[in-house]
Amino acid sequence: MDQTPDDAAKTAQGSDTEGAETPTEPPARAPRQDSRREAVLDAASELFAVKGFDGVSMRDIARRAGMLSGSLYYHFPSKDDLFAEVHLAAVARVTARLDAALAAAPEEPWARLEAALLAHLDGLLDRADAVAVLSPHFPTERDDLARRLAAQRDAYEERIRALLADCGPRPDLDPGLLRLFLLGALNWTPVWWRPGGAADLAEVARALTDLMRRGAAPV
Amino acid sequence: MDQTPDDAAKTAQGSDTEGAETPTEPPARAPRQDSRREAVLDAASELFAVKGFDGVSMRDIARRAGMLSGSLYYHFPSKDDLFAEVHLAAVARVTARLDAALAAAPEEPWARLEAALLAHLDGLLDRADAVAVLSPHFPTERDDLARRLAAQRDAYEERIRALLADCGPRPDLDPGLLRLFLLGALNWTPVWWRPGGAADLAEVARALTDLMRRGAAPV
DNA sequence: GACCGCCAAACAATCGTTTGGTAGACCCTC
DNA sequence: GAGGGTCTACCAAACGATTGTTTGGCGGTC
Repeated sequence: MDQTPDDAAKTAQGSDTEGAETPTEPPARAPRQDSRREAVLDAASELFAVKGFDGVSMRDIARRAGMLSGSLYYHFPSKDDLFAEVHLAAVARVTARLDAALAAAPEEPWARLEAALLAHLDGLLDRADAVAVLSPHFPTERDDLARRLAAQRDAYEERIRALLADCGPRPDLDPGLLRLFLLGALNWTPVWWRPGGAADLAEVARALTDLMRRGAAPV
Repeated sequence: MDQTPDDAAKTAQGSDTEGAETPTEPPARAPRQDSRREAVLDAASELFAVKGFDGVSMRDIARRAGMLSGSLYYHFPSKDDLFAEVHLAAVARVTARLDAALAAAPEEPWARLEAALLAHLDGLLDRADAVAVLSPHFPTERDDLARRLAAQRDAYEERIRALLADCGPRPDLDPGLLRLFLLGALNWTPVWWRPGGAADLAEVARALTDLMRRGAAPV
């Protein structure tokens, strides 16, 4: 599982001048839909989530979507724009999950917070939607793109802030710091959490809510 | 301080075939010391911390250190190795700060934890040593390098775990999760904290310790 | 015939890295 | 103290691969 079989194929074929790109599937000439565009978005989403922005080339995405790199520019004006759209879709997906979770949650504010955290973790780790969180770790200097992505996340983080405020935290704790600590603990999970590991997501959400609520010191 | 005058020089000169690299300083032929090697490490550290691994080229580092890209390979066998050494130095620096802080700290375990967190934040945000924390956000698939860096951080994270255990947390809270939440909140700070912002580091350390100890719910 | 969606091929730039050479500091010998 | 030799630390220049992107054309559907 550790070796990447792509490397063998990568060096094994190209003998001519340039790329001689060949998409994995010559996908039977789809009729007249824009379904191919979404296929590109899906491919890009999975790749970006795993290997990061710089770790994925336009050719990687194209191959996964069954086309050539140049063809991507029919659908998206640049790699930055493609990433931004992938990111936006991921944020939307997590937001939708949050809405659904809150609709089914009880009224007690801490229980609502726990439900929200679980939805967040689900959307973050269940699929490969980690794009939503990998992005803030962009090079600090890549201001243009980074700012667009931050704007996309603003509304979502505001939701989290409101849920926290509903819990009525102690007035001597800065609510801004509170939210940042929570988001930090939350967004750090992709670094260590693995499916099938020691703790499942519900347990993580429960423990984090409990910590936020009562702290770790014994009563 | 925000604009990079390098960019102007970068595009303004190169007209010939390849690089035509010119280091910013022709640093007067240092006598017979290995001081240049540390200059490379310093340059690399500052650049990596700000722009990330993929955002920095060997030519960038070389220019900052006053030499040409090929010369770096006299000191370091590869870019990966250079980064690993920068990372190791950053971890060592933060560890040293932690030792100093603990030596001057009182005996009460929560106070010790707070001192440790402050030292961590200091080492993380004060200088450009964020390499220590930016690194885990490497592409998940870059196994080789990522594993080396994780090993470098292991001893440090064990220290944090021990400090937390000394606080005698409630037995119904998984101490592993506790540590991960704490590290998450801590390591997320480079994303939002800015010098001169709303909260200074001591305040952040105090608030985080207080949250970990007593939680956010009112008594 | 028009337009959509894609291919094929190239473009210029940049990347990490290698190779061969060389100026100067050092050491040894005469 | 002059001369030779060696080693250190670097320069200069390239190599091959890969990058994001552009351009022109073409088969198929309407």
